[in-house]
Amino acid sequence: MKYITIKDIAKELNVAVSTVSRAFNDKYDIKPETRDRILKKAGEMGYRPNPIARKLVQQRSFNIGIIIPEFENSFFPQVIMGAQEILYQHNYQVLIMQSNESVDLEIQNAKTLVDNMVDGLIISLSGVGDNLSYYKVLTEKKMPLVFFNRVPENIETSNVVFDDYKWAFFATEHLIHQGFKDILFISGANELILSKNRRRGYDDAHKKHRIPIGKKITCGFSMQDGAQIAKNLITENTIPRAILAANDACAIGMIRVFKDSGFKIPEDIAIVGFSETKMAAHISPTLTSVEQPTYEIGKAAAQLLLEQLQNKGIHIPQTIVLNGRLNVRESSMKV
Amino acid sequence: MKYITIKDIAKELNVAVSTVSRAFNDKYDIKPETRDRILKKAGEMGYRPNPIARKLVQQRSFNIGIIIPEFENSFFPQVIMGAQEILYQHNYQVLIMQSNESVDLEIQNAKTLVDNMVDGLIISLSGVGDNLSYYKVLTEKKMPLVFFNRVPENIETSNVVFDDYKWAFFATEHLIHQGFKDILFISGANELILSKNRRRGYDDAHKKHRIPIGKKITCGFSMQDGAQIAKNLITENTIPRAILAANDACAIGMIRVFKDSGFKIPEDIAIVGFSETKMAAHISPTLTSVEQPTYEIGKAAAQLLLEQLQNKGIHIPQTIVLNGRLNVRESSMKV
DNA sequence: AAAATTTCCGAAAACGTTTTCGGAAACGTT
DNA sequence: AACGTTTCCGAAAACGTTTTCGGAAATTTT
Repeated sequence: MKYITIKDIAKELNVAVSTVSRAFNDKYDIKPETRDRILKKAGEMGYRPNPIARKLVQQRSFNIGIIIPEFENSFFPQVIMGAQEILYQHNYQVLIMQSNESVDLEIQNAKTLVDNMVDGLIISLSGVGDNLSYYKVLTEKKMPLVFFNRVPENIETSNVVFDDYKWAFFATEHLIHQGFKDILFISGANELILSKNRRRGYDDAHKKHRIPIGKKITCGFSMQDGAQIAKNLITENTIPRAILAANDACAIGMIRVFKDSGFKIPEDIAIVGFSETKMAAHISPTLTSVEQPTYEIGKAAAQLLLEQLQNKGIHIPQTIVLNGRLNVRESSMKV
Repeated sequence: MKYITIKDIAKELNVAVSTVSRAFNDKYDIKPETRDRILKKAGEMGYRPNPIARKLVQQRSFNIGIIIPEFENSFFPQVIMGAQEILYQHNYQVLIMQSNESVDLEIQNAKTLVDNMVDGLIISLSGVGDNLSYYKVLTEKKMPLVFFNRVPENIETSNVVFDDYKWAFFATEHLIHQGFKDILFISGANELILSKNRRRGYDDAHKKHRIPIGKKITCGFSMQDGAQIAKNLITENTIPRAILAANDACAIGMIRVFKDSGFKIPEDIAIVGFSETKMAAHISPTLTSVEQPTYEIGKAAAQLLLEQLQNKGIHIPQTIVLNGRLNVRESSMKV
């Protein structure tokens, strides 16, 4: 690929490269007339500024990196769309990388993006490990950082989270109201704050209604993970009356296994998902699920990042807690 | 952010920057001993090469751009994972951009990636318009390009496609075998080759079985698009006995509307999806769908791109046609 | 009309690398 | 011991921009 450069234009018009540069950046020491002449010529020649060179000299890129654990569920893509909307408005480009639920790959992704001089990073953790110490280094170096959904503890930076405590509480209470007492709790990875918060919500709902707290199992966020847990439950013959699942994918995986084994949902086992996906309203039975405002999460994260980018010096870490709602459907109804 | 550079290391060790550079690139005119000394020091200082600077001088980036129309359906994410697997093995990083089904945004994305000196581009079209002429320019400039799934006509470059003709034929034939004669065909945007191929497959299946060819409707690839079409059919009272949908999302959107209006699937209306999503096996009724080898599509696209990158000079456009299969489930069964 | 100010632009350095060229030092050959 | 090779490394140019500095030209002020 042969790229047309500022030099080509300069030569063509017999001006200095600095003048051409000025024409594009519209700093105010160029005669409007020459600016137009240059812009016109540049247009004719099909010139496009080289962002690589610009990054090198300006030490900034107008790029924002977004790192997500996976994008097979529509949750993260939707968050990204929200973030993009805001960032595009402020002339930032968005580079997306996915870590495939691997902490190592996540670190690698983060480093790649930093090497490429992104101006800031929006991250959802794939897990908890070495990555945190790297993020600490980054915050010390004043790299603007915003976490969302799966956020770290003990790092002084901005977060966008869902009120997992509250909605786990409500979801559990909903099941209790339906008359179910033996409720199994399926949580995501234990180190994640969101898991801890949901656990508290689950526990507190039991306490409020004076019901002995049920069993808890740790599980991943995929359909396969859910299916595996369901199989285990069946072989161990420890099937609960109701289940609060880690997310919709997990719930759906469980439902399939249960149905295949002849159990009826919700007659034999009631189930509630989390982070409502599009599937929830379409599967059979329709799935009760806690809905998260995905788009808003992305927007909020982008806005927090923009704030950090604007007040370069001082940055007061903020945590935005977003609200959700419980969509009650067939899968959790008393019969 | 303060970055540690090659100069810092050079100063620290009293060597020239070129020597440090050599240590990293392991061109063979450096003494192993000094190389190790430099590498050790660099490690201690936490140095990481700046890819921006490298890109500028080498005029290549070891980055590959992938442009997709959307990523709410898991189809494109899966393709990306396949491509990533291959590209990572060859030390390429992957930059993902999504066009939100907009041709304009797609062009913008492509230009951004080109400006950022990606070494090649893997693209699925959001539509057909000005983008094609830009891609023609790119091929003339020898930018390695591979299209997949939604590919352009009349551009001399490599493609990875699904055998849409064959599988639309089989899907239609399946419906005919079930005894349905009045089969509605829902196609994606008309300009897309895949739509044309599927149309031919649909037509030929009718011809083979001497059945008059049914009605065709053009539709988008989203759940909403499907829902809208279904509503129209109901108000116009032109409901067919069977439907071959543009994709699973579209099919699911239709099914919901039909069910809400009291129709039974498949008793009243049979339906077949396309590009099997994870939902197909979990919705009610389970959805018959043509399964595409998403992961393989990504891998194949990556491999075609690597070939172009390796034989820089000559490039013989190739088209890889991948095979699929029809997963027959409840939604298309005769009762 | 001279002086002071402003407007505009060119030259050159800088960003962090790679790469080419040449030369010093070390080695091998006669 | 003189020469030819090879090994290793430093100096400097290059990539395409932005930015600083200074100065010429144009304009305003006296």
